[in-house]
Amino acid sequence: MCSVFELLNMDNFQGDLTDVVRGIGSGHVSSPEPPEGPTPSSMSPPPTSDLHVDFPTAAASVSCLTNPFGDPFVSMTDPLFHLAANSGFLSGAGDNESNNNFAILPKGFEDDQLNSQCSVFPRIRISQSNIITDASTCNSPAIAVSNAPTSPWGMISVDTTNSPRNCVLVDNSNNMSSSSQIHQISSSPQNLGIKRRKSQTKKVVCIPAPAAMNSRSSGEVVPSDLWAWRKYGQKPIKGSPYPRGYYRCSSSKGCSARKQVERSRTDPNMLVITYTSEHNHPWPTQRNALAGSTRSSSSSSSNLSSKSTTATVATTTSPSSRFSQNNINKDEHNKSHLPSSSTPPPYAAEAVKEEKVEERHDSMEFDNDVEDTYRPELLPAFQHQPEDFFADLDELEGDSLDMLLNHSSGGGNMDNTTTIPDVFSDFFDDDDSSRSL
DNA sequence: CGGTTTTGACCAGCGC
DNA sequence: GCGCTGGTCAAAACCG
Repeated sequence: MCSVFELLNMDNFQGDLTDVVRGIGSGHVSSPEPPEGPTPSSMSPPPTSDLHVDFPTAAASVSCLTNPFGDPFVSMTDPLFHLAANSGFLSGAGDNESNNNFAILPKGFEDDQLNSQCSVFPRIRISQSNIITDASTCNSPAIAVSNAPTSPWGMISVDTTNSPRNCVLVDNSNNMSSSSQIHQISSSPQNLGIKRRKSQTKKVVCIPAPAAMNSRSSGEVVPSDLWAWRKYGQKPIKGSPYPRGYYRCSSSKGCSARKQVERSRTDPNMLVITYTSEHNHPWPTQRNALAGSTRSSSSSSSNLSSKSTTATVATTTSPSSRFSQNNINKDEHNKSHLPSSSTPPPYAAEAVKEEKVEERHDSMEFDNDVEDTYRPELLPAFQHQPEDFFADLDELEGDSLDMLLNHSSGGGNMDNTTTIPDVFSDFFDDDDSSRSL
């Protein structure tokens, strides 16, 4: 069976994520540069009607993801990703051999066709060949984007085939049919000038930006994951009205994991999070509540920009669950309080891109080393969801829920028949009655 | 007190 | 070599 992503094989992709996001934000490929300055928070999501990709109808071949690949981020099981998988926002598409990307399938689709195979978990499937990207000649692998009807969030997947890099924009906002429209995102030669430091592995996640949905357009908002991050810098990025925040993992002192958070230039609703290096410590079950949370609540309303960033970070952080070296290993204790394994984190990652960034050189060399491919560890992560994680969901209402509702009802021609409550009903139908939205 | 954010300064890579 | 730009450092301030 042929995956839709097999179609996404275009030549000579050059450009970085900016290009991809630009395509996302505009709803078109190769869209012109957006007007300078922050986009109004009321900016509607890209009209999905303009993007149309139909996923293969025979995704029944999709198998549960079981970490088939080595992954430099193996220790960095991304909660964002987990929710996506578990919630049905993400699911696999394509067969075992040809699919070079993962795709996000509409909820109904996956429920109908995938549940038989993946009753509870991961409906993500990533072929071994897709995630690795040698960015030596291209600042970004090709990316496919989808706006799943069940999710207001655009999805990005990565085309990192050994063939020329291409950015593709894919949307399945309509329904599953046989025709597809794949939007290729233009590459920007100037993006080749982006500085690369040494050799490092990166993983890029594109997620919705709550702030933009809440009229906080002036600052970036960092959706929470369960890692504890400490911001150590912020820089304005040339060509972008939005600054880039620099975070490093504070869960463990020796951890070299870092991430960069920046807002899409063209679609403020989207955040681009770039993970660098990997965590060298266990996946935390409790994060440091001080990771911005202390300031979020007391921040002056006049400074929502930077403060809102921390506020969002804190949304899933329980004030009572300060993460520290001392409680990193509280998993065992917390497990007894854990909701069902299907309980998702509050955010879904639309997409994850991982790229192997080498010293820049012009020859295209691709190392598909297994150890460099992405390997989501979905099940373990879910098993480690702390209970107070869901208590924090209450705090999410402000940003995330608004965001979701806005997305589903207002802008973007989203499938109105699919509501956010529907989406989350899947989350909470399981067995954790203590959760509430 | 120990954690965070903020922010200006500094450093390093790259192109000209 | 110089300038531009991105990434990091570190001091100050803030918070519970």
